[in-house]
Amino acid sequence: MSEVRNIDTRERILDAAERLFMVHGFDGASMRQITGEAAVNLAAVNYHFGSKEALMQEVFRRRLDWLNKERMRVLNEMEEAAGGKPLKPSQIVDGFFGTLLRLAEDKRRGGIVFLRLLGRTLTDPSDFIRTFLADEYGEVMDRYKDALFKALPDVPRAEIVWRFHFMLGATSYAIAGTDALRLVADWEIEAVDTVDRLDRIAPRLMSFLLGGLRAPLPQFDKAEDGSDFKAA
Amino acid sequence: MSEVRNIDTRERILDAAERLFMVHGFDGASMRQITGEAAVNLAAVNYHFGSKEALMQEVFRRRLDWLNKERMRVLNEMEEAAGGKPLKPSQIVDGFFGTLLRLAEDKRRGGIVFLRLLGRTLTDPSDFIRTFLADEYGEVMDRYKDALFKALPDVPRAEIVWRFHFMLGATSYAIAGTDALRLVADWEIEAVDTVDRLDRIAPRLMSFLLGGLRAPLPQFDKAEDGSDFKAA
DNA sequence: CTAGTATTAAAACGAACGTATGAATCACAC
DNA sequence: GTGTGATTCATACGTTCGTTTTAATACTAG
Repeated sequence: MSEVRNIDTRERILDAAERLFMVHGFDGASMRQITGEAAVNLAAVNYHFGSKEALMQEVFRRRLDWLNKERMRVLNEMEEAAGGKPLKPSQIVDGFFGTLLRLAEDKRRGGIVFLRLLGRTLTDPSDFIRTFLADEYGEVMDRYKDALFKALPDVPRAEIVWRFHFMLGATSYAIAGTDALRLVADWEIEAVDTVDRLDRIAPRLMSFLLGGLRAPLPQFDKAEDGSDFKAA
Repeated sequence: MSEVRNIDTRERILDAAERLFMVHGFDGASMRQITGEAAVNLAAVNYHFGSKEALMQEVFRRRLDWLNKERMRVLNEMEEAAGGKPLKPSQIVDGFFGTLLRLAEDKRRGGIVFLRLLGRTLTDPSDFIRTFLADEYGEVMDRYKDALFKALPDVPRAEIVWRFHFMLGATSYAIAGTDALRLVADWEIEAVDTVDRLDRIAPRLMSFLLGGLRAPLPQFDKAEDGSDFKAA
């Protein structure tokens, strides 16, 4: 069995697909674009991966496998060091989102290209990829969620889950969008499109996320179980 | 000139397009689906709007015209009442994001369907729609940005712009995603898919946004001008 | 009622899509 | 060197896409 050729081909396809899915989305990036950029035959994708959907899944698996293992490793390490005591919210947020953002500088693991693809995909609820991500993410999410529950015992659990969701949104949007960014920026921010863009965002984003996570609870009507409250 | 017929047709097309763009995205929703759901002839879209892209723009213009005027009105009113003094950040955030979220209950103006379409589109940077939104949003953004500058004179302007961006992201994601939501929820949150979903989110989201906006600044290396700082 | 315009309708166009096929080419074991 | 399985290649298939065309119909002004 020839090892060298097909591995090269697979990697080239994955790289091209990653970039083109990031720029044009899943539907918008065609097989002919992808195989063209990868300089392989059109049929190579179906031969090596089976279908376009399977290719997309492999693009994610290649990166998320490492990312989620790293998140697990970091969390385990922190909890071990804490010796049973609750972690600080800032530690947990850094373990989850900081680990993600640090990917931006690690080109060997996809760098900013994969990060932007991930951000974009999280808001684009295509059925097959949503199912795939839920499977891929479920365990890690549960662990970090539990860590937050312990770290913030006074905050209703439902509230924490919502805020996790908001943090995910702010992060997705921030990393997805040089383009959407210009909507609100365009002024004031100089050199947003330089390569080190995310280096400059990351600390600001982390501050924002922590501020949101620790914000005062919304005003409730009855109890604090999150079941009913007054609209602002 | 016949008034009744074409207006009915146009509105039916816009309603169907709004819903289908929300569910499947711009590329994913086909003209045949749209005209089928609207119960009009396939050629009607090109006759009344010119093209699929022009239809998308009209879908947005129909709703954003009112929304942005309302945002302007609210801001003007608040600033008049303040008589030259800076507004409170919570007022500004409510004027911009609260006005948006209150759309969810106003079915006459698109309701949650348009809201979710907007959230989804903001993360999907298709060239023509990004340009269109930038034009449609520019003025309102400038006004609210200036209000925040006055309200937070000690915070570097670049920092405020970034945080505005993060707030947009958290909001887009929150309103776009029953589906992506399940990624982090799935547990704990009961009945997320009920109609009143956004009523329950809105106050929580507003608290989160304000917390993020008022979070401590990230740690800088040199000055506080936002030009250089240490990564977390 | 009639002329003229606005709208709807049915059908077809060319282009692009993801996928499948079968032959050609390659690498390697024997 | 020859045979065998893995990979690459050119090509074509069947669909679906957005748009256009041409004719029929509805409506209004005079």
